[in-house]
Amino acid sequence: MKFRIPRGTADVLPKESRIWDFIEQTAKNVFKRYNYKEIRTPIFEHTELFQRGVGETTDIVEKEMYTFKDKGDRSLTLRPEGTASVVRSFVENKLYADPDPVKLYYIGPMFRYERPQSGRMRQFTQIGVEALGSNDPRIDAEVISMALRQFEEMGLDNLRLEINSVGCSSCRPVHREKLVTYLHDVKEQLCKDCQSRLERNPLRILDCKNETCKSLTKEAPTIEQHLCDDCRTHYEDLKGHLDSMGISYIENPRLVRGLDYYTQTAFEIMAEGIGAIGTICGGGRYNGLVGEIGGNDVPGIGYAFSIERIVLALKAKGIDLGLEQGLDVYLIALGQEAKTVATKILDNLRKNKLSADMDYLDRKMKAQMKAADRSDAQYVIIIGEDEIAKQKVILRNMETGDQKEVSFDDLIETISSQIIKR
RNA sequence: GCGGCCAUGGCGAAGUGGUUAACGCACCGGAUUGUGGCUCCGGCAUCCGUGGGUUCGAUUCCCACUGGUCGCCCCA
Repeated sequence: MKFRIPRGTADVLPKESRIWDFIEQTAKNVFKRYNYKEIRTPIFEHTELFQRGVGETTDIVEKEMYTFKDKGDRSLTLRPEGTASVVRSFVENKLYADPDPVKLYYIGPMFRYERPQSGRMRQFTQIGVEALGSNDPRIDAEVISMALRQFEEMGLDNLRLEINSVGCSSCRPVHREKLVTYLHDVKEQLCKDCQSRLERNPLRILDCKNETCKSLTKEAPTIEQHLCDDCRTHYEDLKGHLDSMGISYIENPRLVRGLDYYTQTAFEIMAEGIGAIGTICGGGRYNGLVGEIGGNDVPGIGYAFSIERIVLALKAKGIDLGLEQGLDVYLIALGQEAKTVATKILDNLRKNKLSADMDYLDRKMKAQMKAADRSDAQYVIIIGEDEIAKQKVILRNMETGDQKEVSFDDLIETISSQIIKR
């Protein structure tokens, strides 16, 4: 055993890939109903895109990016998230010329250099959406409801939706400054992490789990108190739309998203079974990002969830996707001549839309029967010397054990009419 | 970047400072000639993550490294 998988990555083996496919298909099905279209962007981008888009002071940019130089001395980075790339593409391809809003989704791997743990990998797969061009709170509500609908249809319940408004470029700085001033006096009592947060991302201090920090921030200025009229109205409208759709949510005034580009609406969806993490989906509005990346002042909102975490949540629920679908036919050939004939028959079965396989290991009949049984085939076709002489095969129903002779010419029609499609 | 726990065959899992490292599952072969699922029999780790050290002797003791896992930070 010489080679091992790199740290923080995982192979999705056939058994598991069924669940992945189920998740992807379910998500795509919902996207279609909501009129979101797929976009595929490169897995790497110019490093500067993420520095600008995600934010210089975020953990992602400061210490988690897979950055490398190519042979042309360009600094490139494996994408750590999807939004910056989509916005880049939106601007570069002038998608703003399309009727607003532009509604996009993507599915693909993301990369962050972190210590792996349950629900956190260095390469992980995100399914995400971006709706660009509208600042209407109704689209915030649409996006949130779409996420919940996807998880519901995947079989997840007991989900917890938390929402908040983090303000905009006019009201957030005011709050931020008051908060920093307030906390500066008690800086020495804050935990080590929060002391550094005070400089980098003071809003996060409000979300600290440390008991001392919690009590110190109890009376601290909240974002909610400082929202400007626009942001307040936007937030109230969003809640109204969620209410009218019957979506229950928890207002969490301390909910802060880690990436710099978020404005106004922020939300998270939590589920059981994701280790210590809990969050399966995070999202929010980013009205300044398109401008930051070189486009016009286009508002946007989006979210992303990771397939890995959905798989964990599904497993925690004991989701059963049912048995793997078995083969229609397994072919057993005995002897050289029969094998040649069987190869042709096998091809013909497949050509006629039947799933079929045969032995390639020169195994004896008993072993081939065993293989047929394991493949959960509905029928077995047996061809040996006798059958070739008669230009017939034996067709055996594996469920009942009944078997009969069928001529080569009638084989496809006979099987096709008897197969139970499943 | 920091901390806890762990590291035996394809998988799960016993075990001991000293000749042949349990067992279960899976897999392969057999139980008379070309027929599965049950049963029975047989096979399947010259080796116990890697490298050092202690020792007459280590898979069992110590150290380092690597990896896994869980948690912190942060996040999907």
